[in-house]
Amino acid sequence: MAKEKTDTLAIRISRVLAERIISGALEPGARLRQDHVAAEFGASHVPVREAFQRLEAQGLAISEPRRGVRVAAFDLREVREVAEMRAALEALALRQAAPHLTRAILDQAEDATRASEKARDVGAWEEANRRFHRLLLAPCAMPRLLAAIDDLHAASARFLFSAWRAEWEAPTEHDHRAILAALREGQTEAAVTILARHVQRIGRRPVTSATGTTREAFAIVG
Amino acid sequence: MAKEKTDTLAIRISRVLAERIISGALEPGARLRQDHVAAEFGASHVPVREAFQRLEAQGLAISEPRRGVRVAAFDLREVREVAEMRAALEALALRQAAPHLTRAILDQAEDATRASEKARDVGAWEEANRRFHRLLLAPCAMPRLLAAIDDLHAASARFLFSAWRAEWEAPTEHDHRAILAALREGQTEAAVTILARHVQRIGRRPVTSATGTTREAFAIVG
DNA sequence: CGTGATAGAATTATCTATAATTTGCGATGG
DNA sequence: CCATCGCAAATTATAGATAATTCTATCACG
Repeated sequence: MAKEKTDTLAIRISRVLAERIISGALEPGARLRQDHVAAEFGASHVPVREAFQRLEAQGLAISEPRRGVRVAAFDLREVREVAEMRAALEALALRQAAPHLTRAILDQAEDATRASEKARDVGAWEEANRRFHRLLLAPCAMPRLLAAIDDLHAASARFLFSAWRAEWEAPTEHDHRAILAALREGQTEAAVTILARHVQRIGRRPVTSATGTTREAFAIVG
Repeated sequence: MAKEKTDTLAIRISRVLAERIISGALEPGARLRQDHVAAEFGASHVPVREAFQRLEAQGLAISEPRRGVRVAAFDLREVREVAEMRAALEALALRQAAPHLTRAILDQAEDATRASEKARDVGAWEEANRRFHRLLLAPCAMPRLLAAIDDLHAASARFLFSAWRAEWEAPTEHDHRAILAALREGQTEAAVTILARHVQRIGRRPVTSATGTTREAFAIVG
């Protein structure tokens, strides 16, 4: 997470901008002007351009040739598209990873679940949730697949932050526990099915918090 | 397909380099040196750097932070990873596209199938095969998903060209016809299943041509 | 008087040219 | 024979020049 000295300037800039887009500090449709960003970072505009390209590859920005680059707009349809893609790819990853899951990994995943239930803000929850998914999927040893899933997680996080910027109450993670239980019993396909449905719920249906208040028509799942 | 005037220089360079990587003219692991490429195109190295980044986003090249960029190595494991990802994502796309498929589209897809069976070289076959898949999947109207599938197709094509550079004989497309038949009868799930298996076969098992000679241990499917 | 088009100016993206680090390799000395 | 220093090549960053687009203001025409 720390900005390593070995990273190129473009990479560091793109990370900062990505955070801003995900957190909502930069709103959808906002123009990213290279000179301004360059001035802010005390850099030249060439590394800024490369940072923009990285954002575009992640799907966080879109650039029209010679007309500049804007923060990618994302509506409910986009959210659902990302959810469906995550469901398809995470199911594949879990299926491949399952044979390599050890007891230790499952225990760590359980820790992550507990952490996400204790999270007091969206950022903490997102991090714990991400850790859970990554722990279970990483052993598939398919780097391209994992990279694609990471980008989709970023897009999902963006949606999360837009829905709950201030008030936040952690949900109880039934699905996570069910997935872990199935994996512990060696029922891979059951776990895969739960995971797929779990992820697909993003942006699908309303959810009521523990206090009984109904939130926006979005689901808090990851 | 023509180089449009509106495209940026970096985009045009990346297209040319992508073709070379896919066709095998640039071998896996080969170093891409920005000065040399810049000299070849009579350009400076900044647009070349941006072209490299695009290639990296497509998975055709990998760059190590201050050590240059190389053509992505791809072994059989990588090919299978791409095949699995394509199967998962194309299945999703077809499922979403099915309700919007018209008679006209299916007819065009059948034309594409015939064209691929008549193809006299790998390039022609690849193009026809790509057209078939794109026709059936595009109506899902999920731009991010389609872009991801396109990149995976490029990686697949790369593998195809590496296996059959010179001699080539078009296979008969049983799977394509079975998919079309199922779709015409409204049996979406059956079509999805065939498509998924069809794509997964890439890099999986040997194939014998019409002349009876056994090719390398790869399958010609797409 | 209002609407539309056009020319010019300002802004912005793109490209070139040049300078500054950094890596890798080779030679030299211990 | 190994380690360290130094040189060469390549990547990364900066600054300046070029080209394209957008905005604005003026003028013609209805």
